[in-house]
Amino acid sequence: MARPPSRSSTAGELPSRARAGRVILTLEDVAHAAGVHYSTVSRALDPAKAARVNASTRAHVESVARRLGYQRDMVASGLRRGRTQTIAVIVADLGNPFMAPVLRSMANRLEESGLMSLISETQDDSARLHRILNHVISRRVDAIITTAARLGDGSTLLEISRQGIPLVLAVRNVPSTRLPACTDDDVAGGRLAAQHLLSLGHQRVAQLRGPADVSSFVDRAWGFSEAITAGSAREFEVGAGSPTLEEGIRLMNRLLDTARPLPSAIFAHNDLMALGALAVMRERGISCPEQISVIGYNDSPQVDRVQPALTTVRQPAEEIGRMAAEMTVALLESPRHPPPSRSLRPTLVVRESTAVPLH
Amino acid sequence: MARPPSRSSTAGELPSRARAGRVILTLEDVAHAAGVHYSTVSRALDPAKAARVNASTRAHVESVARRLGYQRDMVASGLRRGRTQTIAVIVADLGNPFMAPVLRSMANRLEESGLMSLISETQDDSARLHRILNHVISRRVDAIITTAARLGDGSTLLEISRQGIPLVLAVRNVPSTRLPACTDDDVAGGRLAAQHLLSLGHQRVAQLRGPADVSSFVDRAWGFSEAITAGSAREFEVGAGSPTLEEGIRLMNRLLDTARPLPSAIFAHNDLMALGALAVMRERGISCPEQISVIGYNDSPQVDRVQPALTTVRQPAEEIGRMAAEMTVALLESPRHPPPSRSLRPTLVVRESTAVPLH
DNA sequence: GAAAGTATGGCAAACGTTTGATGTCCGAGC
DNA sequence: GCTCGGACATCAAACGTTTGCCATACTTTC
Repeated sequence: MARPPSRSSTAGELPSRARAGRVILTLEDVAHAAGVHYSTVSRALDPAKAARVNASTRAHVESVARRLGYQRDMVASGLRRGRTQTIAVIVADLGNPFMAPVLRSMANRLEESGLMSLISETQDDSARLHRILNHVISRRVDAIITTAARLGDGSTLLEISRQGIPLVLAVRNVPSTRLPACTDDDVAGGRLAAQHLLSLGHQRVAQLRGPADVSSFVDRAWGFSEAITAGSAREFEVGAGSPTLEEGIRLMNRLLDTARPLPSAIFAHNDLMALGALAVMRERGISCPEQISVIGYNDSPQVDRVQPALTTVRQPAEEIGRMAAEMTVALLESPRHPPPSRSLRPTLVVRESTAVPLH
Repeated sequence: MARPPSRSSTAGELPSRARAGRVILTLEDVAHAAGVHYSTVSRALDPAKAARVNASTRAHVESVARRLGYQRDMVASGLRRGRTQTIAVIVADLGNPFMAPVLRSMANRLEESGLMSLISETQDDSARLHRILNHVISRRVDAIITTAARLGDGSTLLEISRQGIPLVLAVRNVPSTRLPACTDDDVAGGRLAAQHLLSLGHQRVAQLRGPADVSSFVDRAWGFSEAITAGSAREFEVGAGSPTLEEGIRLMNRLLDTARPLPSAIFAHNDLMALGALAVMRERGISCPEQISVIGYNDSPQVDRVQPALTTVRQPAEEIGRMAAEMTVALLESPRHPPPSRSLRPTLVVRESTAVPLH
């Protein structure tokens, strides 16, 4: 299997090139060692092009490459191909335990297609979202998945999509954009929560609402209110806030300070807010579920560990993540035919924080 | 401010080029619109090189670039410069709530230096770690920060470092490598936990240990055992497991099944394991802290919300993240002088899950 | 007013890959 | 014996930046 030595155009004596202090092997080095032209190496190492090179040459090149420890430079490859094999994943809050399973299943699915995820966090700040979008676009990511979209971000997102960058929404939708989205059916989720409370006999309820410019919370509020009205119970208004523990505390305090008579049940728009409400109640000596029932949303990891264990609406987190990744892959394969949006069914998880009202 | 039109070498009629279905503006396009050479545009837009171009030209170019919406292609820039402005951040478990503040402060600090973080998760699996390392290296990240290092990964990490890729350890150290690391002082942390239990009067204790090949857990175990022995209390052995809720449950069950008499206090190597222990105790009708005290580690978000609120050792999460980022930046600036490792002081946070033993 | 700087902008060669176009070699078919 | 076609390998031109080196033109200095 002796091969004629190649005379590569500018090859020096050194087997490789040092750059920015680090040793970098190039196709040229492998080609030199294997005695073939570097374009042959490129083809031999690319599964899609492997047919264009003789099987024995290919085996030889592969073994040489492995021996030398060659690794293709994805930056150069990205420049040439116009594809970086990277998907930007933009989330609102990394501290929200609900995101972990979403991100994990998403990353796993993307990895199956040879894609890597570039995760960043907006901290639910639109300015930050803008910065991040510019950043990842200038990094030429192949697509963007965001779980941080607010309704007000519609025009920004549409413009990006119009630039030809595949964009998929997950968890939070922005219906006006008609972008492919994979979410939980939040209207149904709100309704589930309401029906559970109604069936227990609650007549006075309130919501701790998430931001009014995020689809999930709007939908939850809508589904809930609608069902509550249909059940002819009374709903107290207490306003909206960020979906964080702190805001849950603030809203719950305000509710307890202003609503008379007190509602007998609370629907918190996510588990963090529900935990905030529970903390306030404990502090004020109000018992849950005896005096006030609390129901959360997301079934985040560990909310079954708190006292009382939280009744909550479960979103299929893994499925949302996997599905969003799936849709992204589909969009990359045929950009002309965006996959249809999916909205997955939530389920009710009854634990200890909801019960029949006292009176 | 009229400028002579440039005759760019190969400029077509089109103001820009479409690629992979997306419109991409290049330096050439901006140069054409501004009537200068594209190398001038490059310099005008690079703050470091801006001195080499006339102030008015620069202003003009900048305004044209802004008007056109030009964004530098970081892929091409990365190829040419050999720097991608990207730092790989490798964590073991995204679901560990402790990581969120670490990652956030790290990302914020990196952003200050114009760097972006590429986050991935090993799920505490060494094979996966290898895959991820190869991935990010072939993406030519400028440096790697990992919080997922196991003691057995030493040689892999050293080899990467020897390839000239700046590598910083955070949270978990691998002392044999002498790589720059930013961790919590886990020996001190273990000691704090032990001394707290001793001071309450506990004489029979046990640890729910994390993996024996992770520095943090080895150190915690060591600091704890040493102090316990010095206090001449008795320690039960129950083995080690992954630092997850599930393993906490498994170990706690085993402990309760085998240890006689039962220990009066448990030191769980992280909060998730502590939560697992609490769950087992609730299930078995063992009260905390009355019958058994439990102390955790990390002071993860929300462990003050569980019942009973968890006594724990607090690691300065934000500081670890920020400091690790800081060290990385320093390492990038002067690769010859790696910054010294730092180990930050943990503090004890006493809540409700520890108390004086019954007898 | 010539020589010697000093700004400023243009030129062109990289960076490492991918890939269409172009060989070259060989066997088969007439 | 010549052509044709197939199988491989090589050539060379991109991809969009950055940047050392020149070529101007404009200032300054004696």
